[in-house]
Amino acid sequence: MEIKEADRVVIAKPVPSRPTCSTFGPFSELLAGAINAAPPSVCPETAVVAIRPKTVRFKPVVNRVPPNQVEHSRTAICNSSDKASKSDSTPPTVVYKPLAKLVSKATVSLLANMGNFNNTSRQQMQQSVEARVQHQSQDKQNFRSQVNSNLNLIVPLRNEADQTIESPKIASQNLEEDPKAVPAIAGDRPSYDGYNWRKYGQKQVKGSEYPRSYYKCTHPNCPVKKKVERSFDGQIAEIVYKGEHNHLKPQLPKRSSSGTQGLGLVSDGTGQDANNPVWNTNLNERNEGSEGRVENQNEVGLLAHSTYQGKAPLPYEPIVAAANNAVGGTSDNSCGLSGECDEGKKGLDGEDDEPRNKKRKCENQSNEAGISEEGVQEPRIVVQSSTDSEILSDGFRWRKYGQKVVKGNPHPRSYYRCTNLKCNVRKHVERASDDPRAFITTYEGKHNHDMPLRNTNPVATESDSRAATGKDKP
DNA sequence: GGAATTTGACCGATC
DNA sequence: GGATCGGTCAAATTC
Repeated sequence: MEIKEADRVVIAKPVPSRPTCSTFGPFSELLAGAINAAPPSVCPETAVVAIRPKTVRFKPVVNRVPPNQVEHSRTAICNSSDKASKSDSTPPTVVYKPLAKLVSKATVSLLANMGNFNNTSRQQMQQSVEARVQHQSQDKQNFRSQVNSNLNLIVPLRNEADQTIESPKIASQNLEEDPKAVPAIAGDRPSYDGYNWRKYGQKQVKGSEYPRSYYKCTHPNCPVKKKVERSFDGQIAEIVYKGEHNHLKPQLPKRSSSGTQGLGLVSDGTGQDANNPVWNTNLNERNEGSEGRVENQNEVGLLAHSTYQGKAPLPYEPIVAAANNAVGGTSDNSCGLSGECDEGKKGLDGEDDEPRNKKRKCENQSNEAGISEEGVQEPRIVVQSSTDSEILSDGFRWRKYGQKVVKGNPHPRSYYRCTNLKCNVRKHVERASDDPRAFITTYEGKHNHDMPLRNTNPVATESDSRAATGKDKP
């Protein structure tokens, strides 16, 4: 299998920017090697030639891999992430989050058993929940674990609250458990936000561990952009959306029948996949009502680890935002408000995406979304400072107003202020330099107001959130 | 040959 | 006013 893996990674090509060492194994190994030790001596050229953080384009070897192999590959990947999560999950420093209280362990277990997540995710989820219970009073914060947990929790919660929304669960389940339902295994996976994205830049930003990729929505005149930070093994570390889509999510192609070779039609860039019946069903059904719902379901339910922070009209915790978006449809969904749905739908047949779909079905491995499914890793909490996003933690509402890398800590520090107008309390949150999994929160000042009322329902609607924040407008 | 991606350079904002 | 940084552009590269 490793041989297959090696083949899959097109490393034998004498392309300068790519490693030519034939001994490279799976990414997980590469990553582990990169982290733990110097490159193996069997590949001296890598020691000489600096390998730039260049995205490797994978060949669509997925198609050539037999299903059982695929399963193996996926397992390997899962294992790698599992390893990571396991190594990462040792006593996770979890922050107390009021939101978490809303979910009982039993609920999590129950929902986990419903197949919403793969085993790894379930374990992570349960571990996180357990950890949360154990560490509720800890000062150190681990947003990643937190978000991971909360994202995982919110979906089921939402499903509980809104029984009409269940496709993410199903989709996720099928995606995870039925290889045949996975259109593009390992590489050819859809962008679960359902939009088409074109990458227009990549940069290593200061304070970020991973290179940040910049994507634009390919829909004409759509201003939406997103930033994706991806870890070296391709797992998404962070996604930040910016702007609102002025169109509906591209409808999945009606040409699913043309899909051959099992994979069939594939996604475009970050690729909504047309071939996945579940995906199709999910999208098509949901598109009828609220696109935002669909999208965010996908974001939260399928991706389960990306954080949606569009031009969120409502300030609240991102996680809650994701859930709320999923329910109420906000952020990047202007359809519900603007009545552009019909018009948008007209353009949803994916016409302009067809070529891309054809082309990119071979290239999706480096794509953000594709990996996202398997890259079930802790997402970084994302707050778009430019959009007045707020987060709610420790019972108060906070608005991020800055981020900076401070001396002595390679990790950026995020600055928040209490959203209460009369309150001057600020805090900053940063990862512990000695333990990146841990977050340290430092408060400045004292709240001169009560803890804001919070919805006990984590899937609160927009109006609920507004009521809670006392803000009607951003 | 066309389209997407890569990546160095440029620009504007901020400090 | 200069330095730094994030975001974007666009030519080169890659498929």
